[in-house]
Amino acid sequence: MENITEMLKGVLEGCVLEIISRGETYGYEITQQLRELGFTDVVEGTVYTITMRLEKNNLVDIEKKTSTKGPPRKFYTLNAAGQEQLEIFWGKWDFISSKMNELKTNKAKGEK
Amino acid sequence: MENITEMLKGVLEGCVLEIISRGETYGYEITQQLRELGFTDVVEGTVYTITMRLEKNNLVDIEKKTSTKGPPRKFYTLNAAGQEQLEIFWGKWDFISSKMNELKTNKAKGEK
DNA sequence: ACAGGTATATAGTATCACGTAGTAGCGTCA
DNA sequence: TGACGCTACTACGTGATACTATATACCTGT
Repeated sequence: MENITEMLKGVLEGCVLEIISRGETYGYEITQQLRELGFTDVVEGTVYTITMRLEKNNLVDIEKKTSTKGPPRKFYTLNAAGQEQLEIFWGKWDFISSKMNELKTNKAKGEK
Repeated sequence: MENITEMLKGVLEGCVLEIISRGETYGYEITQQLRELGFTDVVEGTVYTITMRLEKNNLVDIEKKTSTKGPPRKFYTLNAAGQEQLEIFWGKWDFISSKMNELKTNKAKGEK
């Protein structure tokens, strides 16, 4: 899927929150998981800007651990504020998602 | 629903395309319809930047008509390129929507 | 004359994903 | 040893978009 950049705004951060909420993970791994999900064009730089933002907004706890496969990894876990933010995110998503499907359904029905 | 600005990026233009596709309409009316849909915080200025963009990208045909309720209205209809763009939009939406629901469903199931 | 609803336009701002580049550690294989 | 590839993080600049605020203008009813 190409050129979905604009539509990912606000969504990608929620995805990252969700992924972190499932257990301690780090930037590089998050990127891989997003790609597995289907967002194949997401690059590392994008994910790091998001994780840095999460740090800045104090939504994650951080632990640095060494790795045998390269430089040290920064592991993230959601803190209470992060959990709350994640719930807010899904709330927003459900809202928009339902409105959009409403619009689309009415389209199909040719209504109003 | 507050602060969904970022999540509307890329989506709002699609909504406007969809609304126009249902029949000739103009900026002010599009704003009203978006509000009825549930996007209550959308203001005229936002919609006009979108319609101007649609004009610039030659996705709409324009006809100016007088009104008994105020200044002349600029009526828009989708042309072929606009129709195509609308289909592309729904394609993108379906893609992201399905991925997000996948992510959310796995969350509920507590899976991977 | 004035207020209020209708209607369009635009300059400036903030936010976000992206592109690109740079730094660096480790393993493999020739 | 040296080149390469994978892992891993950081930083800077860019482009697209929705939002804010403001200006302009037309029409109707009082």
